[in-house]
Amino acid sequence: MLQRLRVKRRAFEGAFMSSPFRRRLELLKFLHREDLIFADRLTRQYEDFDKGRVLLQEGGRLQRTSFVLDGWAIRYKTVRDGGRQILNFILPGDVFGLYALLFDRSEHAVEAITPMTVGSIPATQALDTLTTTPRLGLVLAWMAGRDERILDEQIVRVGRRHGAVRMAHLLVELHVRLARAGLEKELELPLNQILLSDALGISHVHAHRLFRQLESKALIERRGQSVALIDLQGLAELAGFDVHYLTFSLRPRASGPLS
Amino acid sequence: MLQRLRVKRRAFEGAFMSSPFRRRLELLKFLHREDLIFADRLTRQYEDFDKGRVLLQEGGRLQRTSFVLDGWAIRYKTVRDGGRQILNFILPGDVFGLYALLFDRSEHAVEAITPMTVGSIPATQALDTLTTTPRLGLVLAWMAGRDERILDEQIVRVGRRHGAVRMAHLLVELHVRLARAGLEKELELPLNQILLSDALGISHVHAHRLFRQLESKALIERRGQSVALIDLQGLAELAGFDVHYLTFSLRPRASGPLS
DNA sequence: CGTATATTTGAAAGCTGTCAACACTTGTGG
DNA sequence: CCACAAGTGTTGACAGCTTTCAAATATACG
Repeated sequence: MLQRLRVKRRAFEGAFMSSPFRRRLELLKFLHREDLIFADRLTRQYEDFDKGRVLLQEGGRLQRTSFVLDGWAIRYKTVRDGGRQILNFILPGDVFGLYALLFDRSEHAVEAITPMTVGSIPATQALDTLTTTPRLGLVLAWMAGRDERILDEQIVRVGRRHGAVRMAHLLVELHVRLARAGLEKELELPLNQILLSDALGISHVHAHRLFRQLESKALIERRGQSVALIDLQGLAELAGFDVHYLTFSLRPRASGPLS
Repeated sequence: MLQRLRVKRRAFEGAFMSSPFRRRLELLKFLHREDLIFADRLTRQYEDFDKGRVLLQEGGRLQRTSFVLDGWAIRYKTVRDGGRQILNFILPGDVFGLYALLFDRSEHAVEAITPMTVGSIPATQALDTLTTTPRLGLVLAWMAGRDERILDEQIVRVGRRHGAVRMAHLLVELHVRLARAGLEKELELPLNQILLSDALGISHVHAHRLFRQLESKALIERRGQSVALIDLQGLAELAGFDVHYLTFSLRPRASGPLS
């Protein structure tokens, strides 16, 4: 799998315009040409990270805002007894460290769970960006709002959904988010059972049992260290998935005063 | 209790300067005099709501940004089988509907759980506010970031904390948040067992049992439809509460470019 | 004062966690 | 290329936390 990611990465270098981040920006439509050029400049200088690399530590200084060009990361907090709770997954096209603008230190950690390519800018420069290219600032704000909706749904998932439904719901969400970044063909998610258990708030033994349930219904399949989504429709039905919270819904008038 | 709230409310009218919202703003320190005057103007026109009133419906139009002068509300989502998951509590001094600037519709509902007094402005006007009084805009962004941290902690609470610890952790958080709004003397929280169960992702029967556990350790006490915090220190220890995620930590340099 | 809502209890069922041991895979170094 | 170590996956048994069900009591609200 590592090899496959490398190939993808090279593709971006050749045709940068189609990176997941750029793709996400374009989907929002109301950005002007100069905004996109500016955004490209921000992400032109990127850095590679190995799988397992901790990009940000709990309590660590928060100095940069980052844009994921390729690869997955997790945002998590650890608890007293040693376990950890994954708060959210960071996917290609996502931004993290947005609040570096405002907060001095991070309350959560970020760790790469695949090889990653990420671009970043210093927090101070990000602040300038917001004032000089307000449309782009609006996009960042939109992404922050979207993140909050995803967190809301994670609370519902962990608080009110049980068993296989809880797992299925997460898998569908991740697929929809990938699709939004132009990766709709990506049906193999780099998730092992430990990651799933940390994200769903269950033990790894139980994660294995739920995993088996979905597998026995021919909804998913295990492939090495990742999960293949076999029957998306079936997963979505089982999970009672309502895509609405992930749907593009930028307020029509919002672009008015700024464009 | 309703009566007590009425009295408090009158006090605000007489000495508006000390409303929880104003208090919160002052704590952030770097606002200038004109910012505070502007903020007061925003909240000068307020509206009262009865307990149980739904201020915002799931899927409803999102048109205003609101400032809570007094009273409590819950932000929640309902799930297929009829239950609901409380995502967060909205306390005196809090803002909600911030993303009305960006999103057309709400994915969550907001309901008053005590009589409330809230001021609000149209989303379009809020956008103007951000551009004309950038320091105030920064404060709103800071509040959004703080909300996200609270959501993160709610995920950890529901996902990785169990039994009485889970309940104690929420109670301590709410008290700390009230204290930040200048209500440190408020040791009686308007929470019944159903609200607690909806917030903690457990059944109301089990909420009752946990409740009893805390009560038997002389940590809390039941008073009518509310919970009295008897031993804050004990609750915090039991919960392993780390106040850090709620602590004021505005980046020192952030005010630079804008002041 | 009567109805609706909330609290309280006990019992039974079931989901989920823990423990412990073993198999398998992956990564590392010789 | 092999050997070893570390991490991950797999299983079964068992305990225990939580839910569900049902019914009685208490409290709140109009």
